[in-house]
Amino acid sequence: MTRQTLPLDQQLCFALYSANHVMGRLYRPLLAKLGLTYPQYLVMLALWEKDNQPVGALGQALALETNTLTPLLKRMEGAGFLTRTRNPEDERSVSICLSEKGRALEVDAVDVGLCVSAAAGDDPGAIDLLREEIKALTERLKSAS
Amino acid sequence: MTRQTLPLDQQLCFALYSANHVMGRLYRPLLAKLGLTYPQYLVMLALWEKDNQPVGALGQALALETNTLTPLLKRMEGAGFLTRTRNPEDERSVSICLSEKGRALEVDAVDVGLCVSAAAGDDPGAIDLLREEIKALTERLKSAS
DNA sequence: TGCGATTATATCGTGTGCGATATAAATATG
DNA sequence: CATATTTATATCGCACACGATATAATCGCA
Repeated sequence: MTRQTLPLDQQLCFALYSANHVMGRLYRPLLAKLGLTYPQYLVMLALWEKDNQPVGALGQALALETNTLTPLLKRMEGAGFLTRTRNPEDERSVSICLSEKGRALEVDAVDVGLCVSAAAGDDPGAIDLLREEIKALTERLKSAS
Repeated sequence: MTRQTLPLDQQLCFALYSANHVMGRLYRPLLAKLGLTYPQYLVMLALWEKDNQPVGALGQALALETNTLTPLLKRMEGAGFLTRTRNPEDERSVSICLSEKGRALEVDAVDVGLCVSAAAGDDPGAIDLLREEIKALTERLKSAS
């Protein structure tokens, strides 16, 4: 019987934790030039992919609760990247739409993506494969919790 | 020229972000029984691996700054898991040592690790491989930033 | 020896994240 | 058609995480 925990460098959870941190640190200075934080950038990616989504749909796409999204979206509205408007057909729902400034930002964001891809590795096929393996892991973990 | 960003499901950064989130959600209820948060659990793993480390060494092991660690360690000291003592030979340095309660907790933490391993997949070899690929990615990202 | 530079931690302000709870609008049900 | 339930957001409190700055101890060098 092992009654000892594994060291950090053998922990899958710590590998993910560290990778996510380093990714954040790589993105931070690049996104700062655009006036975005990393979670805000994820929101923008979701909106560039599909504009005009209610808060709940964004939360589903990003796996975030409204208690995180509401203040985040308010800050982004304040910065002029998007608008928050009550849906006239259902006053409970708030529609999130890109502003002109928010739409225009996508051009600059492409360069950020390229920069990170270059840092991730010189073999795009390997990166694609790794990403899909990580997504498969995520699904296994999700179904277990 | 593509002047469009990739959708979320093709973003490596979002795959890591999501995997890390789901991992955190899987750990949360398990660690709550031990009275630990996820970052606190990482500190405990580091201390079970090597007790009596200065704050800076823990920060290096976990890739965290003192501005994160100091309050976190104070909370853990308050909860009785560890002690913070100034090093008599260098009064600038604070030594972090496991308490008896902290040391004893490792036995219970083993079960948490087993539970998460089971959720991650039924092929330990594949998980080991994935972990090493993620660590290699982390190194590439780190050297780029 | 004295004092500027370096080192180890701590503090402050802002921005996520999340559990718990609140609020208001829409829907279901008797 | 009135009210209980459900649904969509919002608010609150606490715990990370980090950039910037502060503080105190130690070191280095004239």
